[in-house]
Amino acid sequence: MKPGKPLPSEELISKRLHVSRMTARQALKLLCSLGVAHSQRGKGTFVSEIKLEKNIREVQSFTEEMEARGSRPHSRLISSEVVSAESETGEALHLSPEEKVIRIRRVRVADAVPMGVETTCLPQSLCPDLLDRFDPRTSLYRTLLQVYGIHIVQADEVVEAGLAGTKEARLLGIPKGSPVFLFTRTAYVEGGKAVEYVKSTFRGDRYKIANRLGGGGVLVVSGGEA
Amino acid sequence: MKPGKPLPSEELISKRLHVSRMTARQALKLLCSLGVAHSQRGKGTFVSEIKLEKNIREVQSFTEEMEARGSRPHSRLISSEVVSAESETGEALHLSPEEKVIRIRRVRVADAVPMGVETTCLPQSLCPDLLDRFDPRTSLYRTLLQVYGIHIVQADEVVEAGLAGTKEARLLGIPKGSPVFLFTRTAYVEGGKAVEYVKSTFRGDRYKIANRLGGGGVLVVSGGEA
DNA sequence: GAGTGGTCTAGACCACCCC
DNA sequence: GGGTGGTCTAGACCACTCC
Repeated sequence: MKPGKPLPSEELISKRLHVSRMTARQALKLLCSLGVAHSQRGKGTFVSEIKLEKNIREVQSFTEEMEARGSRPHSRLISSEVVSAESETGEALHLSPEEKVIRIRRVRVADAVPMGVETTCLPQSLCPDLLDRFDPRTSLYRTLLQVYGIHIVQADEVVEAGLAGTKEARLLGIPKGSPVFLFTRTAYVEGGKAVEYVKSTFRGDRYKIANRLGGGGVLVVSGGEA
Repeated sequence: MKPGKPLPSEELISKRLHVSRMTARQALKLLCSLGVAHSQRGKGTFVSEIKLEKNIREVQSFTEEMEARGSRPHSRLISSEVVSAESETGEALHLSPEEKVIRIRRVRVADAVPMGVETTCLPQSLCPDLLDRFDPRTSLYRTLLQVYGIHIVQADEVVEAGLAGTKEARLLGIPKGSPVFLFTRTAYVEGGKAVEYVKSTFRGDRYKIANRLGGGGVLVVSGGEA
């Protein structure tokens, strides 16, 4: 099937495969959602010229992201502790003033190259014994899922451009004043409860952001998470 | 309707509103796709705690983006000309070597503050008389749509962190060596044909990127673009 | 077992595109 | 007018959750 060529019509698929038209239709819409086809009312459904290698818009942990890029991720622990939430963190996670958070600072490494410095905060009430059960060199998101059943499905992220300070420069092995990305991320579970607040600094010389905007069927309706 | 509360079931909606269950279902899925609700098999559909103010993942022109943020955008023309495509541009737009491109360089301004420098390239064959019909102080995307019927629905974007060079610093009124974002964007029409290749430099001190990752119903099926 | 969402059926009418 | 996708109907069975 070549780009630009029409796919079989909904009518034809339903006859040929002995399924109802709604079912054939759903299959075609799935293709549209994956970005490999697009529909035009009154004309047909056609193979698109570009395709998604990967849904870049999914929430990914550093570990998943690096594995997807073909790198071997790991982390070096700087510190892990239970502390009172700073106001910024408490606000992001909707905590009352007396609630504690687990704070983990790590250097994120891909293929033995330090890529960024990251500070993660989670409400202690959510995962009280996390520090005993989590190997900070591995994936936090995997541990949250496997040990606590916490499934992060959404995140809001703000990215700023900045310069490496003395401390970051030393940890990352780059000159002070090098360009860096500053990330601030709040992550949510299904239903919208905020469970993680992260601030991180990533090297501008070894790290890029790839975004796909629009495309596919943008508005949704089926096949989503339960 | 408060966050966490269940919405009426598909069954109930279909009875109460005298519509079929498929229709009620579609309405609920639309809410899920907008991020204001989420469904759980066997349990129900619930109001989510966070909502999308705006679908950040849509393709937006600078003009649309700034208007969405409540700023007044405009642009100052640096140059506009028809030139042979450089190899990088030709590759991104899939042009044969002899094809020409229209190249427009502009300073992008929001509320009288220069925000970035942008170089846009489009195939001349697509919009031959663009330079006569386009006021470079206004929105290029709007002109493409209104004059040529070109509707940009998707874009791939790579973001890097860098430092302002001498030329950018002067145009943007910032010190040389200030942190900046470097954007490289390829934009597509429905069906995947590349129609625009843009490189731009935006101020790190006045510009931030906001991303929403995951969320809503991620996989699609209805309500998409025709 | 009762209630929920996920999927499917076999029809129907409409709006749109192209001839 | 004939073909296409967009929407809708009035049922059905299944998988899952909760009691």
